[in-house]
Amino acid sequence: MFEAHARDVAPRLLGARLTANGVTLRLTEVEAYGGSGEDPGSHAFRGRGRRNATMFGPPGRLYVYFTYGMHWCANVVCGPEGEASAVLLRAGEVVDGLAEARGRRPSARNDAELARGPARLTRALAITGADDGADLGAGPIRLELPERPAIAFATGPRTGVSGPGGDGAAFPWRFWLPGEPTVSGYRPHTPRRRPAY
DNA sequence: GAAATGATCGTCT
DNA sequence: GACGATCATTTCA
Repeated sequence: MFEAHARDVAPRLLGARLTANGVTLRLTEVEAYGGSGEDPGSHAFRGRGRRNATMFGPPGRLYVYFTYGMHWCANVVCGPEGEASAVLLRAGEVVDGLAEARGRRPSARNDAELARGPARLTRALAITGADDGADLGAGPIRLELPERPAIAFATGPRTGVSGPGGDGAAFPWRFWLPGEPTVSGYRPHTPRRRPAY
């Protein structure tokens, strides 16, 4: 299953159940990233480094990285070992462990916001860098595929990917379940800060 | 409402 | 030394 390229695996993850630390999520939005040299927006584009080593390992593992000085994001490693494509888990609906998730996300105004957005998702599930490389088939963090793949899903440009030739529209590899209140939706990339004169 | 901004640090240049 | 696969909060209309 995870031997395929991330772009093919991603739509099949929609509706899957991800369980970690007492909370279970139904995935509603994911995003695919290509392998080394293939996709400028991918961490793997410039080859293997310290951070992305897990991407180059066997598929079916969790790749967790730290960003913006405070957030964790979780991916499922795909492709044959060495290809390093991966699927970013962007959003999901909490279907079990609601109380736990609410406790971890006090700022959420409603349950749909508990795991809407990649960093919120990891927070709701209490996933951190310590979980990088975890095997999703066995162990405390589990991913159960839907009995039947989602029939109706939407595709679009990726969010948050910027740079010359690396804009999100170059690879329309974002997949989501239409009509789900837990989908984070498209948000234009806002520059960190305009240089002061 | 929308938009700007601070938080905060590992990784790569 | 810059900046990011982001979020929460504040500011402005």
